[in-house]
Amino acid sequence: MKKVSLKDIAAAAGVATSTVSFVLNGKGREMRISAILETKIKALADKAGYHPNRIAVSLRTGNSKILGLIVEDISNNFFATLAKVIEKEAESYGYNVVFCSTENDDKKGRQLLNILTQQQVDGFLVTPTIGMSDSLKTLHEQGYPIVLMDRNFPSLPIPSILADNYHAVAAGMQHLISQGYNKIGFVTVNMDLVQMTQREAGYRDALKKIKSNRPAAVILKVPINTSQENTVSLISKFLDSHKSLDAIFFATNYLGIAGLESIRDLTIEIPEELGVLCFDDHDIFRLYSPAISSIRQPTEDIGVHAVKLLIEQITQPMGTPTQNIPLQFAAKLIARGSTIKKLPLI
Amino acid sequence: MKKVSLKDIAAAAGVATSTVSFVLNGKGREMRISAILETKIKALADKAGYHPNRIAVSLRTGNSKILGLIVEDISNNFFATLAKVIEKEAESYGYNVVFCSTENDDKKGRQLLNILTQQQVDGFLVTPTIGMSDSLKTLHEQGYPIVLMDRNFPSLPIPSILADNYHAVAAGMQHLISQGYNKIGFVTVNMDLVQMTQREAGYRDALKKIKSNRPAAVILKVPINTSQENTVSLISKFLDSHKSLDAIFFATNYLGIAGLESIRDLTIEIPEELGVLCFDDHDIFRLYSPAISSIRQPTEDIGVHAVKLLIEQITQPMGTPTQNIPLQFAAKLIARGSTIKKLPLI
DNA sequence: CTGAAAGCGCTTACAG
DNA sequence: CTGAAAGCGCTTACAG
Repeated sequence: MKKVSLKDIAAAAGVATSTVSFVLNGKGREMRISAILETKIKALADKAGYHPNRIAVSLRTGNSKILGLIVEDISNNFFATLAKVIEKEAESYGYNVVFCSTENDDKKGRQLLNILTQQQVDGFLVTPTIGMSDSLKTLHEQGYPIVLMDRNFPSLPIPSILADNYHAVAAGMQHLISQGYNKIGFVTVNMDLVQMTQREAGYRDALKKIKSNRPAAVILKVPINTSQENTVSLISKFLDSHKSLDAIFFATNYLGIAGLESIRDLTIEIPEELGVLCFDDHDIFRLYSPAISSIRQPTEDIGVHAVKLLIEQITQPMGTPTQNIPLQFAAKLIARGSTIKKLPLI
Repeated sequence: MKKVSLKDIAAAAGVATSTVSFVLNGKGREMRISAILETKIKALADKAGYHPNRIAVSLRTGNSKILGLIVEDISNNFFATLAKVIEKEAESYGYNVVFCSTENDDKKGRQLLNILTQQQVDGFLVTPTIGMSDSLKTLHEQGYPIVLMDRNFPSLPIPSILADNYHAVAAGMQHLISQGYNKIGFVTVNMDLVQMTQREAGYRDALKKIKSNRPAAVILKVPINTSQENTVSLISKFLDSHKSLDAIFFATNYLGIAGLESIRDLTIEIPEELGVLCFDDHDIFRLYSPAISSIRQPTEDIGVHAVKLLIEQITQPMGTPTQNIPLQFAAKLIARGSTIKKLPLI
């Protein structure tokens, strides 16, 4: 556990610690350290297996080279994949990432911001809960670099990266309609954040575009943090009381997964009796029989650009103002068996 | 970004920083600071929103209160769930967790150990790759607290926590046999680590217990890090050339998921033509038609005890020897439709 | 070309 | 009861 320090190397080389520090940080040239000394010091450091103590470097320089990533739920496929992209991208900039999950709990979200602040992260990547708005505002005003992902606060000047939820849902609706579905229900979560409101708007506006026989919007809003079990039963009740629906659009993948259980329990046939489309792809959908059509989020784009934007903020001179011009990336419709209506067998 | 420091509080209170430090660390009593001063200091700290700089504390005390968690792949359900359990458990001891994934890459695994060491984590929780053995040995000899999970190195005296893979597979085989399946194939991954060898041994020994007409072991070993696509085609080929099999046991969930694709491609009927059982449960299995029987890992047990064991090592006096007596927890068989053989329709 | 010294924000023996 | 001082391991202006 005894670690080699700068001092040890300096002692071994018979020079001051500053000289070693310059050489090892590639400032030998700049400081006009002799080439011979350079080689000697580097060899010594190598042999001793020297690695700078990041904690000491952080304390001295004020940069921890750590990014704080706060997602809703790291065990959810979308966020796990996003985290993976971000980790890899951050690494390419020389940054490490600390993850944590809010579990959609405002209080926990605020705590995490505090904890990460105390750990002196250099910036935050966050999929916020509603209740984190004030804390994020304060941190942002204090000059902390922040990038929001998957959702944003229109009133805060914090940069954000989103899927183009509105147009993705619109395209999904278009697809359903082109397949002959007409009475389309929408199951969403009762969360007042932009990604969900955009999806709902995409649904409502798509309905409005139907010229003749325009159907009414039929929406179920499942309360946030409802258990899997209760979600299934809410959806079952909804389907049961809206028997006229011929297709259903789930606004998130966990709603879709719960919905598939409901549909199976009610022994409704997909896609003949009910077309099924779900926002946010999932392995399950590819494997289900029939395979479930979905809208795949641009996870890679979101992650890559979130890191890019954050690093830009970090390296910019303090106090450079940021704006909230949400960067939007197109999501992709994956049409599968669940929305290919077979011809009636008459 | 200007943070409140101890010094600021001390100045405001008109006392030395040491006094503030004592009070805020709950050592006021011990140091016999007057109750009046205590209250005053606490109030001031509160009002100023003071939080100690963890970096400075780490540097001074040598404890970062951070645990390094290295898993195979954070976007895989089993590891993500494990990470969640560990995060929560660590928090209860006052520790934070830094995650990363090896992606089954020896080199990356070793790099991660290095990076985390430089970040001065207080200990490691690791699901190691084979190639991390030497690095872990060295770290352990240097006195770093380490706990291995899901696999271990029998020759290293590092504590480990495992599912009882052997008996879990044996129980699964028992279940298949009791359902009338007899010619059972085994699909595993070509990885020379204990969790996989135990599963294979469980399979082989279960076959040996069959008294009459004992079938031979029929095993496919998919090379590690084979792409999803190629895994599917390997399994298809395997099933195709072993048409006499009446059941198949997948040794991991990603193999099972690939296997379901193969089985669907080959239009083999589950459970009539082929019984299917998979190690490591997954949402997909519950939702599949028919639902797929599986063996659920004791994720909660593994996570909770891994943290407990690690914290014990951290708080024990340096140099207390550790042993590798693997802690094993029972996995649970979840019998579903894929292994309930229907009666022949004669 | 190179070294001595200050200081990042804490904690903790030590002194009074 | 409380304060002055050292020191964790670095980096960097400053001096020579």
